[in-house]
Amino acid sequence: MADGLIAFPKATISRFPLYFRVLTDYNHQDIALVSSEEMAQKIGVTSSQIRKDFSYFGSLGIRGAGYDVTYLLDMIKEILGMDKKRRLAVIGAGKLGMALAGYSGLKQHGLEVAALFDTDRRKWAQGPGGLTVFPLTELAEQKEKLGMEIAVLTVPAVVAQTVAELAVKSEFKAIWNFAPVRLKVPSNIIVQYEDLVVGILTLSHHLARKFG
Amino acid sequence: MADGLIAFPKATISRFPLYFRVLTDYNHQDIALVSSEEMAQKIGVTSSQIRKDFSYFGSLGIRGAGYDVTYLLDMIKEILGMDKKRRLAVIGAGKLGMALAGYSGLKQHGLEVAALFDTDRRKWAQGPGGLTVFPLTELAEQKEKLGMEIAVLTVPAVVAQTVAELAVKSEFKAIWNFAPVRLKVPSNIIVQYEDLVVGILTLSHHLARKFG
DNA sequence: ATGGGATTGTGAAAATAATCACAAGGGAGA
DNA sequence: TCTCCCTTGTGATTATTTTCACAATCCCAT
Repeated sequence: MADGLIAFPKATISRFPLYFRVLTDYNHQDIALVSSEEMAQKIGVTSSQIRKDFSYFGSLGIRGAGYDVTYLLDMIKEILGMDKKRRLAVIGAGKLGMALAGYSGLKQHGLEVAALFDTDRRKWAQGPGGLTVFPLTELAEQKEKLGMEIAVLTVPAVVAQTVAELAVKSEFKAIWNFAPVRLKVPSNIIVQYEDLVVGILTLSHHLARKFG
Repeated sequence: MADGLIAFPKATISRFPLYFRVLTDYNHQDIALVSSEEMAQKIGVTSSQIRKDFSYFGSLGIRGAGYDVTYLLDMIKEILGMDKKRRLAVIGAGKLGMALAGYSGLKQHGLEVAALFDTDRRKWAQGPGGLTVFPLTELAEQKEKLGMEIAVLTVPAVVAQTVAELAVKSEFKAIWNFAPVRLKVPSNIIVQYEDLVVGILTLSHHLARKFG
């Protein structure tokens, strides 16, 4: 159970960020114990699903009482790799890239945008908050200097593949890709796709079916 | 099969935006026919999954040949409700709200940000591209005037619920929620959650498991 | 026309995920 | 300590999703 090499259901992993968030809330409110049912209400899932999810990682709760907020939070931080800070390189200093760079939600989760990169020389500058936009050619160099591990792709779709290859060559271990393109990269590179259009089109579909 | 009231697998619906995109590509390249296998390669799913997905909507393909790009595209547009243009109200004119307002990917899919709203009077102004930031108090009024249907919530988490209630009162039919909060709204309101942190934390988890 | 090669469409099987239901504890008060 | 109540943890069940495998059938070259 405390193995560390077994694979957990993907669906379970995708819910842990939600658990993290709600537990952080309880922590701020100085609530020490919380039941699966209470969390379930707040997150919008079933309580048995929460218990099942946690059970993959051992017996984290206290029967009859609930879960110790602090303990569970530490556990989830470890599961999500949040015990270690990660630094991000945002490639593409457009509106989305800038928005991400200034997004406080990242820092709250131990993720820090350390620098931005762009090919457009008009964007090269020291931004507000000490954040710098570097020429894309300096990617590898700055990666070492600033200790970045994750490349965030906020570039146009047409150049995404090329930029991804540059990131791989620069020895980034993971890519968070906002470009609506499937990337061809070596299998040891972790790629997470983020596609805003999928969400809104799903909504549009429901809207069309419901109201026409 | 051509019923129109049966429910399709959620997982299927979530892939249609991908199909739409790849087909748009083929269309631009003036490719008339495409096989499920070829699409599969490009999208990163299996060809049988594509065929199964399409089969819920009837026999859209041509055996031995593939799928007619134009025909399939029209079909998908209808399925996704893209045959009708939708107008969005972005509530919260922060960085993310601004980035979304200027995001060309939306317009390409028949979705248009018609106006922004904010409580901060310093943001009230005619923005570039003729886009205006209105006081949030004018939400209901401008909704009617501009014919907006979808409220996009790019506000801080603490006020998300309040703003959602305002949107419901203003008779928005759907909410695209970027705030990391579960909204309590009447069940006839369609809510689509978009949570950027889930993606990056999932990535962080994989990173932690793979490299420590 | 006819046959060969290709690709769809789809039941059936397998894999994955969610839900159920309840025994196993644990806490708290008498 | 004992008892009652509460909530966890988890096998079993059900639902959903993906994959498999191949018959159906359409295109095209001859």
